[in-house]
Parts: sequence; structure tokens; C-alpha cells
Amino acid sequence: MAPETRASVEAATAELSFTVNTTARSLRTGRSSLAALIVPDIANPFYAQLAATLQEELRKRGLHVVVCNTRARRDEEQALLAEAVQQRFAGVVITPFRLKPRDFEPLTDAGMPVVVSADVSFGPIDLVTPDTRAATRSALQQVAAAQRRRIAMIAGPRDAAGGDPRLEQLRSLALRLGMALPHELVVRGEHTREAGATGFAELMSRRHRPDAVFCGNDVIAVGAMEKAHELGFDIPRDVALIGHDDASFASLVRLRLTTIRHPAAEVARAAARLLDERLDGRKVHRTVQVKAEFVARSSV
Amino acid sequence: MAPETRASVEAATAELSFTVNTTARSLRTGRSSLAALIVPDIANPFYAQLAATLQEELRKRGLHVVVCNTRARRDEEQALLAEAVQQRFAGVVITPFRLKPRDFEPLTDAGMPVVVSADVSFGPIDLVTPDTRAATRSALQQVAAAQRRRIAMIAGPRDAAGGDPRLEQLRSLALRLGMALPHELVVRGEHTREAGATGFAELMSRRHRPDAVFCGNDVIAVGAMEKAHELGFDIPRDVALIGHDDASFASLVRLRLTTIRHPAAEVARAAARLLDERLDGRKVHRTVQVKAEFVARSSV
DNA sequence: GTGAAAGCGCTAACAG
DNA sequence: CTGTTAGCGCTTTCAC
Repeated sequence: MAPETRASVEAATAELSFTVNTTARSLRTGRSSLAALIVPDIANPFYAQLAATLQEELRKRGLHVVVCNTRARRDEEQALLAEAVQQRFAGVVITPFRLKPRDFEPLTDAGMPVVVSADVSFGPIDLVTPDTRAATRSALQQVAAAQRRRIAMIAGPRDAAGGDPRLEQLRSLALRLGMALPHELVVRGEHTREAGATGFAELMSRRHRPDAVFCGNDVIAVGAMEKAHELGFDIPRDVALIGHDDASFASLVRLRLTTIRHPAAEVARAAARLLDERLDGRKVHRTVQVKAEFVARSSV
Repeated sequence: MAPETRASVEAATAELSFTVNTTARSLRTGRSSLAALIVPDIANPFYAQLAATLQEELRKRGLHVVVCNTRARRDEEQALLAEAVQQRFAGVVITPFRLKPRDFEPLTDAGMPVVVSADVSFGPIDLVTPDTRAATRSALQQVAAAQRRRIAMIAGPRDAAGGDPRLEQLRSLALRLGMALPHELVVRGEHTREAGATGFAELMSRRHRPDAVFCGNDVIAVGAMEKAHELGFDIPRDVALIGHDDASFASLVRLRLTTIRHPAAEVARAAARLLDERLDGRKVHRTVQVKAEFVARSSV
């Protein structure tokens, strides 16, 4: 290209503060620079880490990541998949929770690249899946070595798509190692701290208590931990606790951190409100102050 | 609308599996249904919670959230702001780290709604900011009540935009309460666990050790905590530790959780690679297995 | 090398 | 209430 042409174009670009309109580009080329990440709960540090790394990787290809939370609800999962087609996203990475293989057909029919991250397959679709067998066996062996024989699990909900492979695997491996995972020591709930707390309390109220509790993920495990403390159980002396995922917090903290609370949820709500008002036509700028709070815990 | 017309349209819609092309819609209307959230580190649970709530709130208005990580780097912050204009996003919510007020001018000139979430103002722009004064005072009072007088801080980097309001506030309140925050007890680093660990080690190697350490955020505090354990310091007996933000993990764990590690970063990399290959034309589906790992910590 | 023109799929405006 | 049309800003193609 002639250097003078280039210079004149660049001058005009700066003058008019021109930037390409990627919407028009996408319409013309049929290619969007956005990929969707659809997960049950982006506030779960496991998914947050997933989002961070995915974002970094896809950036190399010029793709941005749209993060979508389903709160593990089937209707939201479906709505988000439909939206991905409408938006002509470049691709979708999803951890389905209550979706069925059929739900993906519109996407694959439309030729949209889809990658599923899950313990089990969701049909003829790209899959990233963990091989947890050896790890679960190691966990059981360590439990057995500590003379623990009564295994329990706080598992995910009964209606999750693909069943509960973590539970099934634990059951079959426990059997093989001569340990019991009796039906009354399997409790179920959502992947939340509340479910973990409730489940743990329930398990420890059994006539024959478990001496090791496996959890469907680390969020459940943390709920169980908190309840254990509340009920005066010592972990691991009274009962062993094993999570799933190694979400960042799992290794982190040895005691409760005293802190100055900056309320993220409140901040987000305020930001959303400000954006809303702008979209509704507000012209002058506003400031919202949210109140920080000193939270005294055991590190002081 | 005539019910028969409606029926015929819906039949055709289903027949051809038609969905609106939101790209074309955006081009025509000039309105995008995407808002950007630009933060230093989405893997930091504080920002993950922010993203989750923002997403939920904006969803009510039909907006999706594009999550962008800057890794606290000024060049990435600038690139992302420029990208927001190009993409004609409906709005931007950002926690700037090394940006200057001038960097926002192209956005405001283009009429794009921008909300800043930060401790200090970044010019004539909507702002969500925490009021940490009373909380910091409470923290200092509790520290003083425990007969601690030598305060330290592991602060953020020196070149952060807007200085370090958390440090300034701590210094001025400490002074007012008759406590010392001597210069040699202020160390600086990025908002990472590594910086927290390094900073803590440095502080405890001082001739006159601090008896209370404040941290710029909870990620730093966790790094400090780990280093304290490694060096054999007991918290809070030997030294008090105070964080900032109350990121979800801050209150959670009383001991190190044994878990089965599901490597989120590896999963993300695999998913990105699969997406890549699809975009490059691969037609058959593939499965990637990542290895889970049993991580024995103190809960078993 | 540069210039002109068509058309991506939609919405908004207007005519019937 | 329905049908027609222009044009959003870009990329691609083809002619110069």
C-alpha cells in the first residue's frame, strides 16, 4: 500500500475517531468474535478459574468470552443455548447440568461448535471430561488406611442429567475395596453450601455415623465443614471429609480470615442500576457508595 | 394479529428452524445486547461474585455480560476499552487498575455508558465506591484492644492508578488512634498470593516485627497466611492479619480440605483447543480426558 | 495499486 | 393489519 495513502487514512481515522464496527463486520462475514461459556455458577471458584483460563486462551484467537450462569436450572440452560444460536456466537463451551443430549441438536444442526465439559458424554459432541478413577481409588485407600470403613456421600441432585457419575464411581470402587457405602449414607442436594450443611447434619444424625464423607464438589464440602464446626465435630478426627474439584479455596485457608468486607453483590447491583439509568437516558454522572464492613473472625 | 397468520408464521419458523440474527438486529438498531465487565482477575472470587450478580441483574434488561480480564496490565485495559467501542457494547462496568481518567474519554465521547467500580474517582464517570472508613477504624480499634501497636501493610503496587487509598486511609486512621504505621512496615506488590507470601516474609524479617498486618486484598492475605504457616507463625497469636473484600473464601475454611482435583485450567485449555479445531474445520467430535488427582490435605 | 457496487438480515417508516 | 422498501457499515468481488 502506498505510504501516503496509509498516512492519510490514519490521519482521517484519528480525526474522526473512527473505529471499525464489529457488528457490521460480523453481519457481513457471518463470523462473530464472541464465544459463550455457560456454567451453573460463575461464583464457584472452580468455574471462575475455568472462565479465566478459557478467556486467556481464546483471546489468542481474537475471541471474547460471554459468561452465562444457569444456576443449574434447565430452563435457563435451554434459553442460553437458544440465545447462543441467535447471537451467532463463534462457539459454546458448556457444563450442562440438567440438559439432555437432544437439547444440543439445534446447535449442532446450525453448525455451531460446541464443547461440553462434564463427567459424562452428552451425545456426539466435543467433550472434556475428567478421569477421576485413580484419584477416587487413592482417596478410598487413604480412608481405609486410617481404619475408616463407613463411607458416606453428599451427592448432587437426583435429576441431574447423566445421573451422578461421582457417586456411582465411589460406590463401585468402595465395594471393590471392601468398604460400605450404604444407601442410608447417601444424601442428595444442590451444589451449594446450604446443601452441604444440611446433608452433613443429616448424615451425623444417623444411628451409625459415617467415618468418612465424600462430597459432590468443594462447595458442598465447605458447607459440610462449617456445619461440622457448628456441631462440634472435629475434622478429620471424628470424620474425614473429601471434596471434588480443588476449587481455589480448598487449599487456601487455615483459619477464618478477618477482613474488611467490600460487598461484591451490592457493587454489582449498583453498577447494574447505573448502567440502566444511562440506557434510560441519564446524562450526568453519579456516584454510589456502598458500605464496607469490618468482619472480625479468627485471624485477629 | 390474526391468529392464523401467527400460526402460519410459527409453523414456518419451526420448519426452517429460524432464529433472529441478533447481529443484524444490532447493526440496524445500533443497540447491542452485550455489556462488558472488565476486571483485573476474574479468578479472584471477589470479581467472580461481582460477575455473577452483575450478570443476573443485567439479564433482567436482556443484556449479556462479556467478561474481560486485564491481569492488572495497562495495555490490556486499554485494548479492552478500545474493543468495547468497536463492539458497540451497550455499556461497560470496569475496575480500572492502571488506567488514567483520560483513557475513558473515547468511550464517553462515543456516548457509551461506563460505570467504574473503584476506591477513587476516575473522572466524570459513574462510580461505585466503598466507604471503608468506619470499617477500617473498627479493625484498628480491635487491633489496639489486643494491645497491638505496630501496624504493617502489604499494599498494592506503587504505580496503581489513584494511588493506594486503602493504605492512605489506614495510615491516617492509625495516626489518629496513636498507632504506628512506619514506612519500613509497608511493603508493596501485585494483588497475588505470591506477593502476599513474599511481603509477609519480608515484614517478619524486620528487626522490629509488626504485630498486625493489613493486606490490600484477600488474595494477598491468603498468601500471607500460607507463608505464616510455613514459617511457623501462629495467627492471630503471633501476628494479627486483616484482609480486604471478604472474597468468598475468607470466611469459609477452617482447615485444608482434602479433595479430588478437577483441573479447571487444563479443562479450559482443552476446551479452547477443541473450539479452535472446530473453527479450523474439524467435522467429527472428539473427547479429551484430563486427569483428576487426589490431593491429600488435612481434612482426612 | 484504487474505486465502485452488491448484499449480509434486520428494523423502521410508510403505503396500501 | 399487512406488504414494501431503504439502509445500518462492513467485506468481497470485479473492474479499472
